[in-house]
Amino acid sequence: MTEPRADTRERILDAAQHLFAREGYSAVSVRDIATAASVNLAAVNYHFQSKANLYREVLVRVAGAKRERYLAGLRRIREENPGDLEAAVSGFYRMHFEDTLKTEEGGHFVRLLVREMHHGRQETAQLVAELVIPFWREVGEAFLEGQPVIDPAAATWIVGSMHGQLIHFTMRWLKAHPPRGERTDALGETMAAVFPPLADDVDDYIDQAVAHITRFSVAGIRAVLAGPSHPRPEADAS
Amino acid sequence: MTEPRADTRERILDAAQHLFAREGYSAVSVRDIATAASVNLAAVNYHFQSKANLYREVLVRVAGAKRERYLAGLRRIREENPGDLEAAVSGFYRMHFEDTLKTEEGGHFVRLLVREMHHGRQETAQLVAELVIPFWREVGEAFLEGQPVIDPAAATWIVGSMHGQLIHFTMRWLKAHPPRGERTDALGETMAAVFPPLADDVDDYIDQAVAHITRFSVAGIRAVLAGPSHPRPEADAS
DNA sequence: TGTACATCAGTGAACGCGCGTTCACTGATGTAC
DNA sequence: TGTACATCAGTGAACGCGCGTTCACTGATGTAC
Repeated sequence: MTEPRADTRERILDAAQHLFAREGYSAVSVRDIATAASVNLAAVNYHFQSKANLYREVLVRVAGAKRERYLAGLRRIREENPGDLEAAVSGFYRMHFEDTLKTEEGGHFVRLLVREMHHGRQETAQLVAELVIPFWREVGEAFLEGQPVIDPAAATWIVGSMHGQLIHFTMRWLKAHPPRGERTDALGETMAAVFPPLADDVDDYIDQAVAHITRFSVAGIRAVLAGPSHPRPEADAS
Repeated sequence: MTEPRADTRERILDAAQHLFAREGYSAVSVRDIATAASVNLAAVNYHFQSKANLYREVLVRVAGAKRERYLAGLRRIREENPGDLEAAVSGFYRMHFEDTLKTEEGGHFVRLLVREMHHGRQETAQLVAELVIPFWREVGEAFLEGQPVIDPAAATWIVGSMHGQLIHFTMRWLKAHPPRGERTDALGETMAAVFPPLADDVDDYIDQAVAHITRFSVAGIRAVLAGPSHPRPEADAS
């Protein structure tokens, strides 16, 4: 009424990003988005043509900025501590947690991405793959720089162990501390009930998580690199 | 037409389990379920009163059998190899992978559970929490039996690292090898594109995954247990 | 053994509602001459 | 400077469709007397 024009398109993107990350594509209606953005229903399709296209634009917007920033951060970590495995692991995790747990947009980003990775529809798969693959390739290279690589497949397995822990400890905090305006009682949610976050202050949590993951993973990486090249386990008598 | 009676209720549960695991609660309609089960639309609400209640019954059915079997398996592993960390880790992961990756029902189970953990609605949170909490408590106890525990919080962090890896390597296989009748081209999906499964045969994949996770995690667990009690990292000069 | 009634597992059609999308329209701003 | 037209951002109301759910009904089986 009073506002004449301007940021309608951005407000729709913000609201859509928030709702899609929280509830998933199917559970959110265009009317929900329009209401949350304080925008006329028809304005959503005026700016974005369709709900599916709005979702695509949310993914692109939320991912684009992160992608460059993360890759630059990774390169900086590698340059400052070449060949230092501890520094690479702790620097990488700290960068991710600071970016993801301390801003609302970061939380939306990672929740959208986890949704897409685990339950994504084929239409957006390529989009996400293009975003994520170079990132994890760079992570693998950072971790193995200067290490005695025995089995080339070992890098892929190691990146898997790192990714699994990253998602777990990220979701663990986010499920217990959802972004503003979460409509349900946060304490009742499953992830938070099963795996409480272990710290109340976000900086404490990040410090402890980085310390734990670094100690656990550096030992794990060294053990995998030192071991035999992934033989069959349980070869009868060993 | 020809079939007179009998397994209608079971067929609805089977179809619902399959579809909910694959697409999520909101994306599946009661009509989808009735069609997949070759059952009259109204029969779904006749047997289950509502879609929400059907979903609840799917969770209970799929979870009930697993729960007892997993806990019994864990106890067996502990009894056969008391205090043997390698045996506990590899036995636990092998049991999970055999159960999850080699049967269709197992795949549905874990996909439903991951959905609920990461994006679940509050209504089902307590249900899932009651199922999962005793399981992970038992896992933690199995891993730390006979180990020199320094920090009681370390057990929780270690279980987090184990859980993160478990989910990653489970989803990694399932996204590339979805259960029967998946309607999309499996190779196009995001998780499979970003993290290919590293083996084509399920037994090879399980062997390699168990070998990797065991080597990585046993070293990680020992490092965490041996280290100081989770201090702040980066204490300036170290 | 025969009839009457009750219960059960579905069935076919319809209910109203909320969905994504469309359409004719408005009022403000920009451009041409 | 003034008028005519074009473009743009948004609006309000409606579209048809698919949704979860309901309802009156059917035909088979079980139980009472």
